[in-house]
Amino acid sequence: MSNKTCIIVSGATAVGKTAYAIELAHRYNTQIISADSRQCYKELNIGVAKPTPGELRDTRHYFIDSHSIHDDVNVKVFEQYALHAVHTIFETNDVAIMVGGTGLYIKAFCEGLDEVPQANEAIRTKINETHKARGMVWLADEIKRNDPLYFASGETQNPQRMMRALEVKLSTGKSVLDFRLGKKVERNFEMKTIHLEIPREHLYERINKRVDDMMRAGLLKEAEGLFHFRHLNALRTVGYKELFDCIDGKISLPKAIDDIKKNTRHFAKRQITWFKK
RNA sequence: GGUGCGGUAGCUCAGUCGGUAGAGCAAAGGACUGAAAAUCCUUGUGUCGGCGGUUCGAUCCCGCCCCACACCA
Repeated sequence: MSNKTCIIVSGATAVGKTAYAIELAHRYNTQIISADSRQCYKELNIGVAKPTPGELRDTRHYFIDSHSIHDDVNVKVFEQYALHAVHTIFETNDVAIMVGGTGLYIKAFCEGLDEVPQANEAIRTKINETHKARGMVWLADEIKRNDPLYFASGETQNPQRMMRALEVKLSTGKSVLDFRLGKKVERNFEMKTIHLEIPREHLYERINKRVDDMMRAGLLKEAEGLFHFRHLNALRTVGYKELFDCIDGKISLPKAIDDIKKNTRHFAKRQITWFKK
């Protein structure tokens, strides 16, 4: 099966990955796997810059509209889904296309993830709730007490990572660090990467314009319809969270739009940093 | 035209009882293994509006000028 190849198209948001990938898919007469942590949700449309319905009809896309905002989607879920998808594509094609801006997802697809036992759901919930109630001081103390190794070497300011470390430790009795072997999995197909880049200034212009286009296309209305679900992780998404603040009366609409542009810029910058590696 | 209040980092402003200045935001750089469009870390030299004066020394005090805003004519 080593004659099979997955072409991976990466790049920051708004560089033009979607159009490029579709063109590639046409050239190879094949299908696309999206590597985007937000486009997989069927309830999210305008704000996540999905391919158009026409494009989706024209070229089969995996991991777009494949999940609900109520599902628990994460890297592991993506890795398994994407692996299954490439092999499905390889049944009828020699080439598959992957396109996306979620660096961690692409990495997991290419190199695999270290095996970590499933964390206990009750423990996870309890950690989240206690952190919410008692804050960072409590979290830091817990980490220090339960996993001094992580406390010494890891991030001591990052609640998300600390909670993850704590849930693994309390669920398995072992430190997350013990599971992080960092060994790369060999896939049974070839991979080629195409990284798309444009000058920063140009990218920022495209972002600003795209946000204005999204607003014109009715993003506010879409956000209003999702307002009830704003606590879900899937809705902690640039383009929605700012509008929720506006609907909540916390900020004005012009401010929300500026925030969306700014946060999209920040997001793009983080992607650029990631892909530099 | 008169009076008042301002002019300090890209923006909003703080401050120096006279010893050449610092916050937030923006911006830049970085990290990243089951929340990743998430989460977190690092980075602040700028004719302190201009020209003079006083002073060992002025961004700070004084004078004049320029600009912005407010009010009065």
